[in-house]
Amino acid sequence: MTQVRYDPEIVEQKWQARWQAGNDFAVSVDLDKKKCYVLEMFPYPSGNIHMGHVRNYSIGDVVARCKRMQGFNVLHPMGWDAFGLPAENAAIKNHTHPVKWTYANIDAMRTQMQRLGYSYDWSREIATCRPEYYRWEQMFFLRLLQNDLVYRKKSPQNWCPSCHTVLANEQVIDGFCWRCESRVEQKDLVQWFLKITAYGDELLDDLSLLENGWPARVLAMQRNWIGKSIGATVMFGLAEEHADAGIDVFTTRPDTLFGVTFMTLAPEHPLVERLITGYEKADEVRAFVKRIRNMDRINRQSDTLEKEGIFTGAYAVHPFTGERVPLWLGNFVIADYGSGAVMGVPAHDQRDFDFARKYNLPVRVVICPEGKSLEADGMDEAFTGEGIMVNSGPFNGLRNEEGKKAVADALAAGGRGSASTQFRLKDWNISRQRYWGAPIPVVYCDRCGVVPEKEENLPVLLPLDAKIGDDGRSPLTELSSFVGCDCPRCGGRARRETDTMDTFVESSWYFARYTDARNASAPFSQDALEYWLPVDQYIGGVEHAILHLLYSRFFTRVLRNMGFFPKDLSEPFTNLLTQGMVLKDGAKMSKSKGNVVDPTEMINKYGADAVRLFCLFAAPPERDFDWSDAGIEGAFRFLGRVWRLFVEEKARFLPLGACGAGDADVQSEQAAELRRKEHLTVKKVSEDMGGRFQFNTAIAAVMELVNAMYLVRERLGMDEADRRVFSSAMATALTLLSPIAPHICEELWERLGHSVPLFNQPWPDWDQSAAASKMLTIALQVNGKLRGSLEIQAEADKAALEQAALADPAVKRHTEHLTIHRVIVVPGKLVNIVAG
RNA sequence: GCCCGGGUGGUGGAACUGGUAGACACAAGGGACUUAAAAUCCCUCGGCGGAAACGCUGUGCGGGUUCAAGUCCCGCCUCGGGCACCA
Repeated sequence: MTQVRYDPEIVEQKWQARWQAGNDFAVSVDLDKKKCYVLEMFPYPSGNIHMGHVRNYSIGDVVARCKRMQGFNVLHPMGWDAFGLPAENAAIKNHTHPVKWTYANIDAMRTQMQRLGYSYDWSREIATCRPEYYRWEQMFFLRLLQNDLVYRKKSPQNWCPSCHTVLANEQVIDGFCWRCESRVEQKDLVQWFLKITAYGDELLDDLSLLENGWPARVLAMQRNWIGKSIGATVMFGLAEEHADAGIDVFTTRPDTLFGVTFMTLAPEHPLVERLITGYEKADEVRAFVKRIRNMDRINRQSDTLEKEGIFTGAYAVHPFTGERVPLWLGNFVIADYGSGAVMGVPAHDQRDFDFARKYNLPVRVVICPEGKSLEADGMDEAFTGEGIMVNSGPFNGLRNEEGKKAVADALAAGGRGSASTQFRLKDWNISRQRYWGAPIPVVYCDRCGVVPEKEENLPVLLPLDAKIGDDGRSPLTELSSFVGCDCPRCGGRARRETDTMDTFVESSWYFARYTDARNASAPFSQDALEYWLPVDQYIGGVEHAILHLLYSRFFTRVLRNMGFFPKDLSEPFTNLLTQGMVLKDGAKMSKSKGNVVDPTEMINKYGADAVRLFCLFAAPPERDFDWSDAGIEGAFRFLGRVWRLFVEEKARFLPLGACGAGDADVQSEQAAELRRKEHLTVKKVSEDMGGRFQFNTAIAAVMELVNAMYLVRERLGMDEADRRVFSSAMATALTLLSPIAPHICEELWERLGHSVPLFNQPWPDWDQSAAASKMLTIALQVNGKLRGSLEIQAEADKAALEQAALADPAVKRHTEHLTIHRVIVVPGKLVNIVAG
């Protein structure tokens, strides 16, 4: 205990051991206390924490510690998103088993995390690869099936040839796999889908509930991704020999329906073969279809791709005019958006205009700008603005915006369509052709077909005796002890589904499991959910802005509607903070670039407190920041400064010294100034940490307080009143800094004679009058330019300020030859003299 | 093309609802202590001019509103991110 120099290793080990032994951050439901659920996105157990983790969890820990001191019952858990591909890849590479690799990594990472002193309730730790966890997920799957929210469908899917599995749309980035960056191919497969589109409207509309709690850009990204378009579906009949069939078309411009001069179908459209049968150029059309279908997604969707089309020889019938409309195929029409067919209105859509010019199709104007006429022949681009409807039969003369509704209504009345909405969002493919995941609990029976497993038979265990081959293919398909099973319906022999679930299913509900993590008879108890949910503050990287956050919002609604979640719960995460990346030399840290900064190395050198401090001080949390070795040195130096001040000034400290204990009537000006600084600092840090999450400025404020203490300590007396002020400032500095650098603060707190730990101390209050200064510095301006300043009593009124300002020599000098027109006095701030 | 963010010293970044631009740090330079180094402490630090007092100028660019603009309005430039032949 006579340690004089600041040695973080000794201090940090001591306090970490105490927190662990005392289980100090374990919480339980306490209806008398207000709760606060602080959550950081759980990590994939790769085996090593990186600076991004450190930043993420340090932010969360400051919030959790702060809320705890503010009297909240704080749930702050940690766990492992433990299923997924890297475990399989590592297993292949190192000739081990994913289960061994994963659990070893979890142990290693937990140890690393504990060295950072995070205040987690480790008794709630979860790992999604444990049967105790995924059995509930399998149960949810069965319930979703009962509720018609899961279905099986064969369709072209995104296939990653290197991961040997399909990917959800959200996992394809610019045509490449989100994990391994291989080029994604299309492959026809039968897969399981969750009907997220059934919640499209709700997921979109409820974003308004998050407007105050989520970053605008995340909301915008979700809005974009859901991609709602409002318009109408028009049912076109077909002409002549195809009259028994019809083609639906979605359009956002029903007001231009009379301007349709052709129609374009996707080459994949199911009617194509029927339409061209008997057409003399059918073979040319088939060749076109084949050529387009063979193009990969990237070329097909590139914006430089030339628009191409071919006539099918068939015609549709216009629902109002009865005119024949030629049916074309187009390489730009997307098969799985809308109905895979587009009506061509060249006069009012630029792409259709280009297409019509290229293939010599007629252009018909049906909207005119108000007060003008428009001739198809003279146009060199489409007119897409607002105007008055013409050449549109009964709708002539309507404003086109009114026409949208009028046409949709008329379509509906005639049974030829209706107003409708389209989403860009597609249903979520959750099947993965991989081993290391939660088995999908269904079986295939020759007699009964697709049969869900019985709930009492859950979990369907992922067999741990599977041998992982070198080719990366799932060993489950070859494992007869897994595949072979009894049909839950007829009892006969059946085959088990060998696909596993997308790991994003696990992370869609993990936040709820933490509320009751050891429950063996249910996924969670209602009491725990009612008390803890929703998550009050969620913190994680912006890379999950769409994937994980959208899926979790979807799951929350589904689980609520199925009766698992509280009835009034819609949004799982009330507030979201998306932290920026930690860069090195301006680039993302990566092994291949060799610019990785290892947190463990930094902790060894400077201690966890300095690492945490620097991560929070370097930039506001949502911004990217560049790791700087000089910066961490600076953080470490500051902690050393704090240490020295407290060790050296211990004698000045009064045993009863507490935050805000300084007397209001202290005699010395230095003491009064320090007391003011103390209260101002509490105000600033409380606002910055509690509301705005500007930890960088909160830290700056504490630094200022510490600097002020260094400045006055020589000049301060040892009389009781002065000592009380200094003691109070010491207590306040430690308290305010403790969420950020908890170890050193606890240690100094104890050395000052406290027996109660600091982490449970109440957050200090500030006193408005104590923070106020007796003298103020008032800026003096002439015509808005700063010309001097004025020291004056705080209570001086406007007249006094004006008088003092006009008497100021600098002001006099600048107004010498001018006439004073006006004097603007902003009490407490400035006086501006308008002269000319 | 549409939708979100940004642009402030050598660097990271401050500046709450318009009110003294550059807090707090880092780096740099100078000094003190030391046999020396480390550590620590003190001073300087947007640009131009000046010995100084002080003056001019300055928050991507151009306008505007205002007594007063980094902050508000209009028009641009530029960087980052999301969506995109979406019908």
